[in-house]
Amino acid sequence: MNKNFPERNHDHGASIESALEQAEALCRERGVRLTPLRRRVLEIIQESHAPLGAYDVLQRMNADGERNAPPTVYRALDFLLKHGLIHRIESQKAFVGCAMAADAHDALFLICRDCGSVAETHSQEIGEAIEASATRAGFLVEMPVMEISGRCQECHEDE
Amino acid sequence: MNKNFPERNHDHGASIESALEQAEALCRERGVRLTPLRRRVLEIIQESHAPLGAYDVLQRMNADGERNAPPTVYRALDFLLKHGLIHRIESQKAFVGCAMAADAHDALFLICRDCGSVAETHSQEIGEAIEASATRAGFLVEMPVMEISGRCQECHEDE
DNA sequence: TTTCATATTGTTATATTATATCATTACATT
DNA sequence: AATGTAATGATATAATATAACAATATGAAA
Repeated sequence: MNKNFPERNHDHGASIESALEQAEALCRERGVRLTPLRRRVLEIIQESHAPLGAYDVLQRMNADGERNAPPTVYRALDFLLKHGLIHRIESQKAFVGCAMAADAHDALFLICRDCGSVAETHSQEIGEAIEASATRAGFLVEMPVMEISGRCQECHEDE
Repeated sequence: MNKNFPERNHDHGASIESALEQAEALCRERGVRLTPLRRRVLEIIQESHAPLGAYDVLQRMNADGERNAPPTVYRALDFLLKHGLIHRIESQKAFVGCAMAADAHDALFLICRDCGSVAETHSQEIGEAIEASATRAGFLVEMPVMEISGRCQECHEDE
């Protein structure tokens, strides 16, 4: 776990700050409140390259002796999910920050089974292909979840 | 739940039998054992149009007074998953029979949030688009999970 | 057939993930 | 300040999943 894919040595600290600012702006715009608690949860998730489970987040929140309970975390996660600020990786029961908070669509997650890293990519082509396939079946798309399990470059190079 | 999408009035009984026969053939071919227990689990899943949770399967197994425990079911599910005889719908923590047991690839699940039905479609186009997008990121695809949440024809027609 | 290695199933206990429910506090508007 | 709503706190428990070890069945080799 945790070989820091996909962007191994980027300035993570700075990108978190900017992501948090974006989140604040987005919430202000929508007239919803990014409370300290929600902000803290978002920050914890952004800080981690690998996806975090709800109880991982909880542990980090309580590292300083606080006594937050599961519902507190789950409520914050629900809020962040609802506003597209994080994604849930279903196959891992875990959460990652969203790379493009504005429109949460066409997101494709590449999940490395070796190092556990998750890369988020966006492909219009895939979005359209899915839309087409769904429409053909009379289906109205609302929330595509695309999770691709495999091996990231680093991990399948090392062989 | 359970409006029987996508194939409302097809001969379900017959298709189950044929699916079970196919499964037996496939296991024989691969030299693995579709034991009575595993076969029973597969049958239970095939019988249901909607996805079943592990404990739903367990309940049905024990309906006649048997005392199977969770590990029994999970082990059978693991076997069936491994051999592509069922799929796990991650976003629902539930299992469905696989429409094309031979090659479990390029499966796209259309999950209706109204009636809970799951339609499985296969699109080479999507498979290729994903492969392309992943390759661009240096990623080696092993297991694509595509789950599209939305509304099936029946459910969005009734408006 | 007997023996052996391995695969499968049984059993108990427990870990992990997630929610229901109700009490309390903070916030925004009048 | 008074009121309605949103957010958080706290306790309990539901739902999902696995660990660990014992017992049994199966198939291959001696």
